[in-house]
Amino acid sequence: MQTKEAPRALTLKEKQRQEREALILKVAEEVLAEKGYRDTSVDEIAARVGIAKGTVYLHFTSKEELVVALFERDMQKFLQIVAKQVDTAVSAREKLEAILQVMYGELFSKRIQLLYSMYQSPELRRNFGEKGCMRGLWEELAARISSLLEEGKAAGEFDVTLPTPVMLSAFFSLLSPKNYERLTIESQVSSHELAQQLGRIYFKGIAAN
Amino acid sequence: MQTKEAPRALTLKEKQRQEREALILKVAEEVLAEKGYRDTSVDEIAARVGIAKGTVYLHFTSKEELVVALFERDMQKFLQIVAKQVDTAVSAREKLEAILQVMYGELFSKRIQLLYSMYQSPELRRNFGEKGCMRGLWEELAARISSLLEEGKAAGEFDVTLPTPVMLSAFFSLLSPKNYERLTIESQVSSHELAQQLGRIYFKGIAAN
Amino acid sequence: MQTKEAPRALTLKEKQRQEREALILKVAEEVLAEKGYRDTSVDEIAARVGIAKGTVYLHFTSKEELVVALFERDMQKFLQIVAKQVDTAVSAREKLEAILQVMYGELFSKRIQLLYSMYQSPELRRNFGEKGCMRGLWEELAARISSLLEEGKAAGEFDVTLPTPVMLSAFFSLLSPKNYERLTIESQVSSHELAQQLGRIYFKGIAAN
Amino acid sequence: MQTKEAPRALTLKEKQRQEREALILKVAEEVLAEKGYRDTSVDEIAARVGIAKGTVYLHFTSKEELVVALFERDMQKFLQIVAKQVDTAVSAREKLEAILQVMYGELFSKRIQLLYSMYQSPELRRNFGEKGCMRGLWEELAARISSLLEEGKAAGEFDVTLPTPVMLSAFFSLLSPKNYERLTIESQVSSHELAQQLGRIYFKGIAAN
DNA sequence: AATGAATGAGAGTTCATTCAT
DNA sequence: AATGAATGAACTCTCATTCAT
Repeated sequence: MQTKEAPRALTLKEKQRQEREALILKVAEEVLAEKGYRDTSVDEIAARVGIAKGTVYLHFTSKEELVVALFERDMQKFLQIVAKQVDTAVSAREKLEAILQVMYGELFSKRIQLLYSMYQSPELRRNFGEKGCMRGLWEELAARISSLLEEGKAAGEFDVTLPTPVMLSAFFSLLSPKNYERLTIESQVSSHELAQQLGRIYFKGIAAN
Repeated sequence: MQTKEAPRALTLKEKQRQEREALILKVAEEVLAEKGYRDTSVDEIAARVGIAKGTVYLHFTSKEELVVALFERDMQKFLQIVAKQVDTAVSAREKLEAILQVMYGELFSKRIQLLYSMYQSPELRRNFGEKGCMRGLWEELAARISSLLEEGKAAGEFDVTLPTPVMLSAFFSLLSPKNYERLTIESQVSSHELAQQLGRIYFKGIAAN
Repeated sequence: MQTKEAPRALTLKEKQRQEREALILKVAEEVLAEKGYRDTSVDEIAARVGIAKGTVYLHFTSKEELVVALFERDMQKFLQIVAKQVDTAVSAREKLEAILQVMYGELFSKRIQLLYSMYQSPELRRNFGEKGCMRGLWEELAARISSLLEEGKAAGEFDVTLPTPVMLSAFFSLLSPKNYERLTIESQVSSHELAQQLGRIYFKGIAAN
Repeated sequence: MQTKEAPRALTLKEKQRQEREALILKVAEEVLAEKGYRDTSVDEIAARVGIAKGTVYLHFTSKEELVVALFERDMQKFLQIVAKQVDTAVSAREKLEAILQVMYGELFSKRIQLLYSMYQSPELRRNFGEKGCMRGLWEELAARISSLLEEGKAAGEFDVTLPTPVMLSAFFSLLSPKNYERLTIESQVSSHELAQQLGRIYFKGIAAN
């Protein structure tokens, strides 16, 4: 019995720890989306979570590490979703369209925006850009999308005369929800509809023939 | 005599003043492109221009205002180019393609990138966002591109079932050179070629039929 | 029965408690010697002992008190050794030489260094300086050495024209192992030899005639 | 005329700058002597000087650099004094006695104390101990005193059977005013007298024969 | 009794902005 | 007009101490 309790206690504390860590990440995500890396202070994150500044440092050794952890968490989740789609038995185009729908989905829209801006941010790139795992994860994503694009080319779906890297960049750009933020807010287009229309442009644009 | 000289002297001084202001803006543009808004210090701008920090404040009342002025200057230039194209006697698509070539041209590529990121920057948006002239200029640009798109629709070039705002956003996103920075650096695709290929995707994507 | 057991249990617990306290002091001594007062964190002491930070506070109400306790413990031990020498039936000089050998002995060298630097430390002096028992113990030590010096003067061994306080300070300074740390490390002089040579200088320096 | 004024203006500003820098160093010296490295805050130094915290950083890039600059300044001054004595046409012992008098002089007493404690401080040693110029200056001093000691040995003044490094360390220890601070305060021995008496002990201790 | 997560005051440092020269 | 020394608020990060478990 006791042997069971010990692990349980550990699990409980560990659980609480992870919950708090997740909460910090969630709040950090919000503040970062609002203010950007440099204008986000650890103090504000802590205040919004309702904890002391020092507590944040029990979970992340620095502000930088916190942001990288966030990037990793979000990117991992996104990679999983992409991986799931890749294994589906549908056409490349349909896979990409499904990914696109996720990117514009309620939950992911902001997250992808943030991922994108974090990866683009000169401040972050300068600090750990090259070596860190951020780069690794990003390249993994690029590789997966690229292979879908080439799968589509091989299947005669996509225009083989367009270089895959260009198609890839266009995919990210065209579909990066950040750019459409104002559109969904002002024109009150639903993000679902928006995703469909942008997909139409993109897939028609890269279609074979 | 003096009455004549005074204006001349003023004009001379005024000229020098404007030249210096232009120089500050030019340098600021470089540093901003390299480091982003928050990591660009007034000190560094002044040092690169070769003047004292205080002198910058004789031209711009704050760092923010300096950046806004830069935004305005660049946007004005870009608007002029767009306006020139609008008055050309070619099809809407050809006008947009010409604008696209400018955007990706040697001189403008970085500038547009910066315009775009300045306009997106949460720091700047929060402070100036709603009221400022940044918004006004951006909307003017949007209006001009929109009318070209609608001209194209009217002429049967573009797909009338796509909402113009979506087409507009796609135009900016797809064509925002920032997203392709790495592509041109790593893959050594020339930006001219890149502009052509992205244009192919976009215009095929929005074409009628 | 229980009345007997209770004291035993208490004694046992008390024993464990004291052992732990001794261990904390021992580890604190090491870390303090390495890093100095301010750069020694309670965290590190606890970690090296293998207990939780909070546990340290069950034994000592503050970091300061811990260091004072350490000072007292070490000083008590040193006083005992001095007392033992004082009761010996040899000349004052021989007593002082014996004390000196202890000070430079393997075990005491670092301890005396630490005692010395703790007593000198502005941080600790400011907080405890005047009232605390640190002062009392130090004065007791000074008194014992002083009486040995005067014993030597009375016996015609030492120069009576030198004020005893000056001789005392010289004894501590000259013989404070801290100052020779580098010497023993770099020149690889054994601390035993060093003690002999410094003793030679000192006793010749204060000798009568 | 104008060519003369420009340098003058420069000299004036430079002069003020150096005066302020000297003032900061002077105040820092006081606070450091009172509180030690870690308990001295840049804030307090600034407050005592009557300037803002940031101003300190216009003169010294970090707290560390400030303290090193102080060490260097004091050590340079002391080295100059030592050098002056070395060139005197008197015996080695008289040269060393003169140096000793300086060390215990009104102005230098505290300074030497601080030099000594800065050089001993684990915090400072850990941060820049090995490579920095602190080490270099200290070794220069050691070399100069050492050669005086050997000069004395060669002249038959000092005991040739004592290793010079031991004599050197004894010189610093015995004569390090820090150890006698309390003595001069409590017993109201003048530091001049104290220096003489300690000198007596030391030179008799190391005398030939 | 023991833990270690939480706290928050306080440290060093930066930098946009001001102002006497 | 031009300077750049001075400012001080705001930042990231540390650590002695507390307290619920």
